Amino acid sequence: MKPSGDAKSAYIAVATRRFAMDGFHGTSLSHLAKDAGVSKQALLHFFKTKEALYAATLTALADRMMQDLIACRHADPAQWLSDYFTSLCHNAYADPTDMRLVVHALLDSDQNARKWPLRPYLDELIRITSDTSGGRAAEVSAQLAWVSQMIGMIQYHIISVPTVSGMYGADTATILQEEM
Amino acid sequence: MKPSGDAKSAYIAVATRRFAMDGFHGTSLSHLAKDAGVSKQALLHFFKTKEALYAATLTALADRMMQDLIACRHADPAQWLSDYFTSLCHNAYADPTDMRLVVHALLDSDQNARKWPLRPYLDELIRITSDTSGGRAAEVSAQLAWVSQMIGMIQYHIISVPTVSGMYGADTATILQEEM
DNA sequence: ATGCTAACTTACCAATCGGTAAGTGGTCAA
DNA sequence: TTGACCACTTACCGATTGGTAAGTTAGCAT
Repeated sequence: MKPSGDAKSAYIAVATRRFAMDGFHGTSLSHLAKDAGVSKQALLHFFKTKEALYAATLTALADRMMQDLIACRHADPAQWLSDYFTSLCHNAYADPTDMRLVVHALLDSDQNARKWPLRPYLDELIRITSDTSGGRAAEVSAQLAWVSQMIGMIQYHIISVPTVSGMYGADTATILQEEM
Repeated sequence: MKPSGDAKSAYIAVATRRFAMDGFHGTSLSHLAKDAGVSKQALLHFFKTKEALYAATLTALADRMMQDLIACRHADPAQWLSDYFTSLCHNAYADPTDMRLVVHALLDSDQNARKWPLRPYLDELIRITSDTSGGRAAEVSAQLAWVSQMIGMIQYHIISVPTVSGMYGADTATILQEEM
């Protein structure tokens, strides 16, 4: 039997890149199929609808981010956070795909019932953050605010790099990077 | 003669809302026409293509933001900036349309030649910022970085409100607002 | 050999896409 | 009155959309 999981995750990888670039509505099954070098029905064989493929893409993204987070595990929670955000910045600059995908997903999250797959990742980040504040029982919302702003800073910066580079020159954009 | 400018700007207003909600690819001329209560060819009469309508929408957005900025004019540049960002936050919460439109536009800005209409607005913000640093000749890129992060913080926060509300409850989201 | 299943393919579908062509009705200057 | 012009409509177009139906091909257990 052919290794089914391989093909499936290969399709998800292709979809991740496309969805991150063009968003859900800007991506068609035909394009995805062409990117993957198969017919679009090959995709529909594994994912019943385009929405399902998109959902799988977001789930894979969430897994990836959670893995990166626990890969930076450190006894000192403050160090853990510091290491993680440093690594996140670095990765985001090397490949903005995931950050773009998150922002696209945020914008697409209309009132629909699609649950947010990054919830566990966010929860874990909040838990670590709350550990840094020692014994103080700070409110969860304050930590959520902090975490959300850190991630937001990075993600917003990444998605604005092409525009800013086009306006002020590529060198300016790289300077923005250092200030992180 | 019927007031042509009125209809045109009414169409832009409709398009602004739709493009902000669903993005360029997620919005169709038919939907826009239905929202405006006319046939889609009424739109194509004023804007030759969907792209042109989108461009007009972004131009109108840029004008609006520039107007809001100069409306907060103050002798003290620091106070000016403070007033403006406070007002921007307030407006963004009352109506997230414009902030969503900006983020969508950022994501859509693939390598294409569509010039970024918010450039004068950004330049003006940078100019004011540089005035706050007294005689010091800080580099433009440093001010760009600061300005871009302030705007980014607000915009990212706005677009994540629906998701965060859905996850942690609407009350948590409003708490995030106060920390601004 | 046979049958089953997984991983595809070609062929096709109605619906919708952005956009063109050719009017229609009203307002205006002459 | 006429005729030009403007805002807008109906009718239509080929291309593409997401998705269905019906095979086809390969590997594997029996």
